[in-house]
Amino acid sequence: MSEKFPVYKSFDLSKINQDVLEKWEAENTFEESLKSRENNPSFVFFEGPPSANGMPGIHHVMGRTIKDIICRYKTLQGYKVERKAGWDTHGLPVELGVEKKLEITKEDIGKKISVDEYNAACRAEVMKYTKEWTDLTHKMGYWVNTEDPYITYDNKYIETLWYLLKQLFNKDLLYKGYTIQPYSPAAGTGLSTHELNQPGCYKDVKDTTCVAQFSIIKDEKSSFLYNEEDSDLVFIAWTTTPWTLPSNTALAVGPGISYVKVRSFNPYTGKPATYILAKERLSAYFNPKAAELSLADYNKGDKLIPFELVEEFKGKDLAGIKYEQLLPWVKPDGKAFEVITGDFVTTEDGTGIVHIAPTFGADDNRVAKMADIAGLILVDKDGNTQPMVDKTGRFFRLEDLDKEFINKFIDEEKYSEWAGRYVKNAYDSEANDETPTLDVDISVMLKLENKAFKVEKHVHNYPHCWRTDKPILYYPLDSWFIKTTNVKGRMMELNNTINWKPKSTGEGRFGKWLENLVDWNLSRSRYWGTPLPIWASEDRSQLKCIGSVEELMAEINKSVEAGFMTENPYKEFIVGDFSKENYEKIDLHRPYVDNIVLVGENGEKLHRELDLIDVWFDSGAMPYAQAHYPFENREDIESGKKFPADFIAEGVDQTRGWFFTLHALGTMLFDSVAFKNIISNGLVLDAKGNKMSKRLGNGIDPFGALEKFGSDPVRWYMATNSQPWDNLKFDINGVEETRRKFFGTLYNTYSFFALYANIDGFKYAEKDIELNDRPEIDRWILSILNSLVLEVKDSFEAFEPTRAGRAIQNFVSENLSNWYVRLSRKRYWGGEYSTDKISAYQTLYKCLETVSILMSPIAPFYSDMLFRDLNSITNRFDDISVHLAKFPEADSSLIDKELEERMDMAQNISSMVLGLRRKVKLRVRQPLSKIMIPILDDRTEAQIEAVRNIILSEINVKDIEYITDTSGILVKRIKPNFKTLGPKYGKQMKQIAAAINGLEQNAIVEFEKDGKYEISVDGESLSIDLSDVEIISEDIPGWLVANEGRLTVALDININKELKEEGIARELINRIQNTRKEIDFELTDKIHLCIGKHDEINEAVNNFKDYISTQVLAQDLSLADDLNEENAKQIEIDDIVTFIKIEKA
RNA sequence: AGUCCUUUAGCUCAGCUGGUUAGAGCGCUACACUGAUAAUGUAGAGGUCCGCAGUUCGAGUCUGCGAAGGACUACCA
Repeated sequence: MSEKFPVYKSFDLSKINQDVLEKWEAENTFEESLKSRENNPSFVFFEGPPSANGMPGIHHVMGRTIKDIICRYKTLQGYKVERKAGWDTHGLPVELGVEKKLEITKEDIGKKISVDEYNAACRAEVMKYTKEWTDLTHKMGYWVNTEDPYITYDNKYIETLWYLLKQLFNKDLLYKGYTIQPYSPAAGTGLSTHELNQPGCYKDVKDTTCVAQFSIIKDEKSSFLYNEEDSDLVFIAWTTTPWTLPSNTALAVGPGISYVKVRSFNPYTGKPATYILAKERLSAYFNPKAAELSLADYNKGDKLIPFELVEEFKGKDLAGIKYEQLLPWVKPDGKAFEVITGDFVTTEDGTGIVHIAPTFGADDNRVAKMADIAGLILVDKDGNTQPMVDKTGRFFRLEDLDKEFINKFIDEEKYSEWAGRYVKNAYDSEANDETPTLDVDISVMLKLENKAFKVEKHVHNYPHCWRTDKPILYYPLDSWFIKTTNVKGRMMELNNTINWKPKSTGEGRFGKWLENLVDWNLSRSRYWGTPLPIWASEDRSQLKCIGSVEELMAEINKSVEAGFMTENPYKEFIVGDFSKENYEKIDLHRPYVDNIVLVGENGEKLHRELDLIDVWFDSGAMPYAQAHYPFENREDIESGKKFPADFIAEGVDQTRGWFFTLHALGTMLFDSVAFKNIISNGLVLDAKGNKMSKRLGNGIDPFGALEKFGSDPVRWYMATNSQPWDNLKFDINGVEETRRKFFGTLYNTYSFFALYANIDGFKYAEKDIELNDRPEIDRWILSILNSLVLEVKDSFEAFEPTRAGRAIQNFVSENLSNWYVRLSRKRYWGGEYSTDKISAYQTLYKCLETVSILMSPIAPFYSDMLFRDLNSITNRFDDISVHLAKFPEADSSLIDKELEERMDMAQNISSMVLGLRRKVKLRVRQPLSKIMIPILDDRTEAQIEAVRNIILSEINVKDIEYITDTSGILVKRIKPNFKTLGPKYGKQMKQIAAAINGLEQNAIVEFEKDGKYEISVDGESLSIDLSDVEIISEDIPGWLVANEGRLTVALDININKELKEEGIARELINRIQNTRKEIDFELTDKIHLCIGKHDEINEAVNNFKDYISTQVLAQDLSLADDLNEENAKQIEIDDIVTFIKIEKA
């Protein structure tokens, strides 16, 4: 092993990244970090499964950085932190990818391609980018076990899901219902509410909307509406989906809403009509400017259409009135075309009369059922009842319908023109931008038939399928639900015990979502997913839910006995053998499970419900399924060793996704939270604050960024630039800045240390120098360092890595590099290997060592190299990697707040004096005799006195003089202390402040002497004491003065002969050092020095001969007059020109 | 339409429980330093703290009403 601290020619974090990775691999560092904590308490972490059928993006680096930081920190704290990777493998994205690749549609499955082949294709497709993901994981230093990941399509995984589903089934939390649901014709499946809650699903779309006229039928019920002057009497109702108008079977009004009858004209046909609509909506449809016009003066085409208000009714008076079917294509089977009342009707938009199509709206369906109104139902050729739109999103074609039904209910002439039309062009693969939409065509037809009152484009927010990006339909479907509403209260209670970062996501976004919880729609009518393990008899009187392969085997055997199945397809499977091989003998996917027929209690055949389950169930069940619970690891889950999680983290977009399903299943199955602490991180935006998207091409390639900078700066930038939950505006320049500002500075500090430590052979072999024997500045940085350890620990404990990173960064660049090292430089070079020098080395070493551990969760690569480089020489740690080390304990006895405060003062004073020097153009190399500081109390003087030497050497001044006299030399300034005065005097503050500010010099002096002062405000005399004001000495007339806050400093700028000479000596040293360096002398090379004679410097050289010699390591120094360009180097000091000659001794 | 978040210097962000001169880094300009040197330091310019109203002696900070951007929710005709 080398004897010297390694120093590098260039500082290349990308290279370091690779080198450290190789070390980790060779040394199995990750495994070691677990093994070394084997018997320690565990910190449970759940990894949310990404889907490997898409490339990872820069935002994944963000999320994983946060996870990794916390897990690494907890490891440092001694916890065993197991991290099992996972893959989300089922579901729509995969299927759609396969369909695109094979150029098939859902309809082709089972025809052009077998389900078996199709699933095989899915299985291959889903792991498409596994390599890239693993590569990214590896390169960014995200420690997670990718060797043995959980995979949701795995039979063992599915078996746990079945077990859990059976638990829910037994608890009566699983039911089947026929409801109107979001349905994606493009994807061919219903969607759950949390799928609609994926980001970007709701989009603004411009649709053609239509206000249709429904002609009222005059009968007993409606007669009260009529009087002789009325023309055609119609209801008007608005819809944003005109294609649902043929399915209209009712109109809804608000029972308490006021409606009016208005005589006017149809704007398109000019025909007179009498309209009924909500009173509040009148002005939206009838221009108030036309109110004064007479009906008689109206001509067709007039811009302003006159109208006349006739009567007013309540909504409930209108209930039961009948109207003519708007589009009599299909006759409904049952009561229809009646006005009903609905509490959901508002007058916010539309006409206050709502068009009801029970087959295409959830509300519609509900109120229609209550009022016993039929929906518009067709019967297909298989004899099933259907809504007017088929599953591909078009009006049913006649050939797909039942012949008898057509004869009985359909007006073939009218309907045939529309049959087969897609209700949205998005579903029609042959449609283009020119293709007229069904909405438009229907609206135009209604216009021509005098049935449309207003047709216009309208922008509204409409949900889209999260994968196909096409609009969804609300569509009647038969689905299995989980009764999450049953446990709503408990979920809310448990949620209150979760530590959310940020809090508002938990309380607001998630909490509010729970308040409005609806049942979880579990069904998906697809092929690639976890099959629902429920078998039902034909009449559905018998249901059997299977909870394990063992159980399924037993049931199959019964079925074989009963003769329903010829043989058991899973007969190779050995019950109780949990080996991988055994589970690979079977496949629990479709179509295999579909072929299984079971036996009911009364010997009837049971067939599997064809549905798959929502993939979010897969991921929400991962805490249990990854452990193959309860078949294996039962104890670990139930004892709390592997459940619930102490910590999870994902994007805030998972609030209603993974976070919800985890929480729901935890609550329902174990009456427990699934996670105790959670960070939900925000989005990663581009530098301008726009969302990154493929379309805009503004995405950042994570591989490129990691390759170029190494992952440390990327991770550090992400962690420190903004809080995880705020959106991050990712600016690659920021990464570069982080590299330079933080890592560059840290490396510089290390290499400074290494440079001198190597010269002196420092190996931390000596015992620690006693604190009392260390100089002020060492004690100061140690105090700050220990404060830092506390702060970093608190921040990590609070799941706030941003705070931790910022604190470390500030310490390194401000305290350590800019102040400690800069001021201590001289202690390292030259001179004896004294106690002071050892103290300097030990102190700096300790800082670097501690920082390497503190920063390691965020920047795992460079920190490890720094740690190893340091430790390789000193062997202070047995651990070969920083990631195996223990988090440092803060030593509070080293924290000295007074010391920190006075160092602060030293910095202020120095900076003020340097400012003054600049003002009068006196360079720092020119020594000055003294500064003067007015002192208000003894404590301040003692504080400054303690850092006296630091100040003096920093500003190159010989002495500090304290001025305490009150004789009037000092000009004082007095300021009111609002904090103490405010509460005492309240409203009188303004006048008091004015009075105090107005005090004369002598009054201030008097005040200071007496300790109190009487001022009069509003004729009232008030006594103010010293604590109510702040007095500072602001100026010393005749001196060069600066002040900042309470500190005032004066600088004596008189230069006597000796100072002048010393200044010259310093200038000479500077030139000589520069020259030494120019000619590449080693730091330790001794020299012979010769300086050209010059009247202005001769005396200085002679008087400061020793000083100069020591500084530049000259063995001898002489003045000569035979130096010239030929044999020496010309130098200039202001306007003095002379020569120096340097030779190696 | 509702809920939540954000809004402070050209840019990225601090600013604790209200206290009177609002900070840092980057960038820009100028200067200094020069054995940490492909570093470093110091200073300057640059702010109606999104707007309005209120509470208060005092508001970047608290309250209300708005605005802009973002996320999320909704059965919305």
